Amino acid sequence: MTQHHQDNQPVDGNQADGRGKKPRHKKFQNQSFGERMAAEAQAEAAAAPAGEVRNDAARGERRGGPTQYSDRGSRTTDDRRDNRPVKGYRAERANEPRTDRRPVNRDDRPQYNRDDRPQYNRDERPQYGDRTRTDRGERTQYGDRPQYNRGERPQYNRDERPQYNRDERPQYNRDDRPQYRRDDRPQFNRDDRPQFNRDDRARTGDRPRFERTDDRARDDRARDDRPSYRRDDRPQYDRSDRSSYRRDDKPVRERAPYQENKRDEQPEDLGNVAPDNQFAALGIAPRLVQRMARDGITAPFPIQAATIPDALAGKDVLGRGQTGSGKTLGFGLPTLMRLASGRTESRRPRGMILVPTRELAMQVHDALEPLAHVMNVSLKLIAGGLPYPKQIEALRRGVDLLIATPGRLIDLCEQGAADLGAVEIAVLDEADHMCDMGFMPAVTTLLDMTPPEGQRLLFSATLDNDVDTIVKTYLKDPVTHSTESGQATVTTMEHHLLVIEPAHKQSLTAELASRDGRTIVFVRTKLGADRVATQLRDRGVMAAALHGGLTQGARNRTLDQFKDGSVPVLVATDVAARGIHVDDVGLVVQADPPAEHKDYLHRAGRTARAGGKGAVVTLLLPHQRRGMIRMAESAGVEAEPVRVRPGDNLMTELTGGTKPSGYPVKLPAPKPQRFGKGGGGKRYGSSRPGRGHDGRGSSGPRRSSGPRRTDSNRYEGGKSYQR
DNA sequence: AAAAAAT
Repeated sequence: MTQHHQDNQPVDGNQADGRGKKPRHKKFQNQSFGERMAAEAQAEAAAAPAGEVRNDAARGERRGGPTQYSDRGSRTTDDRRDNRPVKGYRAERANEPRTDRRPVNRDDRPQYNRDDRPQYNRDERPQYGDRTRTDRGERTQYGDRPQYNRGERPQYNRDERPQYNRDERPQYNRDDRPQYRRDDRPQFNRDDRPQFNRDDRARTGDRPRFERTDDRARDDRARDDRPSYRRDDRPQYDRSDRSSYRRDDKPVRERAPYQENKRDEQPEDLGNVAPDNQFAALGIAPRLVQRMARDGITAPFPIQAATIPDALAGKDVLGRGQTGSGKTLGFGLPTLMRLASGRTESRRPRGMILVPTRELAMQVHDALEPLAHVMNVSLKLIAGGLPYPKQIEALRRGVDLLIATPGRLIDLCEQGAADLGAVEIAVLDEADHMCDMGFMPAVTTLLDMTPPEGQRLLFSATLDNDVDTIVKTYLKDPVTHSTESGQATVTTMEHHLLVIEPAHKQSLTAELASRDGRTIVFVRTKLGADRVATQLRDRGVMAAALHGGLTQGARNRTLDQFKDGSVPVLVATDVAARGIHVDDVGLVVQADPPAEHKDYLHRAGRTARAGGKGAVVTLLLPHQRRGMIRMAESAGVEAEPVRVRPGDNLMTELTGGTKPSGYPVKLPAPKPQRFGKGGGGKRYGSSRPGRGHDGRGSSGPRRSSGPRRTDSNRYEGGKSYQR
């Protein structure tokens, strides 16, 4: 304690090691010497009626005790303080008979000498003062310090440290960021800012093409997530103070209530929509039809044609369709139609779309957003890895439709930020995945929170055992629609099962991935994704890893780079197996065979989308051959395992003859960092604060090169035998 | 068995 306080004192020159008492004495004397002297003089006059004269000789005589005691006593007091009167306890004792004083002295003085001084030096000032061994002058001195220590220094600590933190951190950030920018800006200014602008526009155009022609007013867009996300997020992130947005009295952006928009005043002019538009025939609102027609969506996919009428009729629908078959619109349009009328209360959304991964949530959100807009339906992406504030605020403002991953939505419900009691229509996308063991509890939890009489739509590429449980529990008289699995996908998709030698796995993977066009390489584990991506880059193939162990910012960035073509090869775990839609993925390489036939179908579904062509190549180690054959049968895939070595004709055929350069490549530089974080430029948010120091980890170009070179031999060696 | 999903 004592030492601690000492350390916090202002240091003056004499106190080099902080231990010496002299500076402290000096300090006290400097501060209060005059006062203390005056006070003592007064006290002396008042409290020393006897007016005893004190000097050594007189005291010795008066006490008359044996020198060993009396002298010690007097030494500790009067020798230091010449001619001070003895008062209080000592004064009484001074007048007592000598015999009375002796036992006291025998007990106390040795204790004083042995114990007190050391104790005083360390921590024991209160005891020292309590015993009142000393005379008044010494007591006041020592009494002062504890008081000072107790009262002043704690206060000093409380006040100072917060102040220190507030001042210091901004200073740190200010110092740090300029340094960071100084290094990076020259690089970014030349290369990345132009790239960034181009990329950004390309991206926004990419996902929802319609946004460009969106009829939403500019200022509406300005009020949209992107700018305000950045403005809001950074302060909140820095403060790490959630109370600010939890508070209800926090000013909300001015915005008319959603339901008061002039929904009925919008022109019903269908513009260039053909009179025989099939969506209109299905009962889709003219505004939606028009909006989709603007994007060239005029003919419903089979799954849409099958499910939309029933869904519009309010029935529970069980939809089965291959990924890429248009399920999103299949449930999205009826959902929007339903939510277009009615009123949403604060925190009580009326629609909920559950999806298994964040990427999928973003994708669905982007696909539905322009359509929701023309219907004046508000929607909000509720997913992990994104900042809470905007999600909570949107809920409080009242949002019609949530597109959510289960974890975050449950979290928000537990916080009281969301109440699913008003959900009229609940959608489960990728239901078979949502019914996996790990997801099941979350899904049932959420569905349990919705009113049982609400409409439920369940969409999935595969409908099997697990889904049944959900269907039986939560769907009433569901209408099942299966678009035939045998449609477009199979005819435009080739399947190859390559039996390879373990030592060739790495080079064959690189050979396959070095082809022109986008390629997804699936691996079994996160670590494997990092490792294979690194190996591919080492061999000259621009590849990036995507898996759930990356920060959300890294995930977004990697996906963006894959979409914009700067990274043509994505090495992914099964996080990307389902639902992720990227155009023109011409080849899916399964560097590790899937665990089960469903996974095979999902992975394969990443290619040959929307009627395009695609190939699925599965690399099999000899011992994986039999299992894969069984799996292919279950999946309805007709393919014979073929032994392949590097350079074989089949390889050339699959890759178009391109070979990896053999020269290591580096990932493209991250997008320019806005406000120093995340960097993705994706509107949803950029990071999940969980994996180490985010700023550092997600900004460097070595970002996804995860596993170390030393691991690379394991990929080709025996380590590949996983089953 | 892995991965995903909340901090």
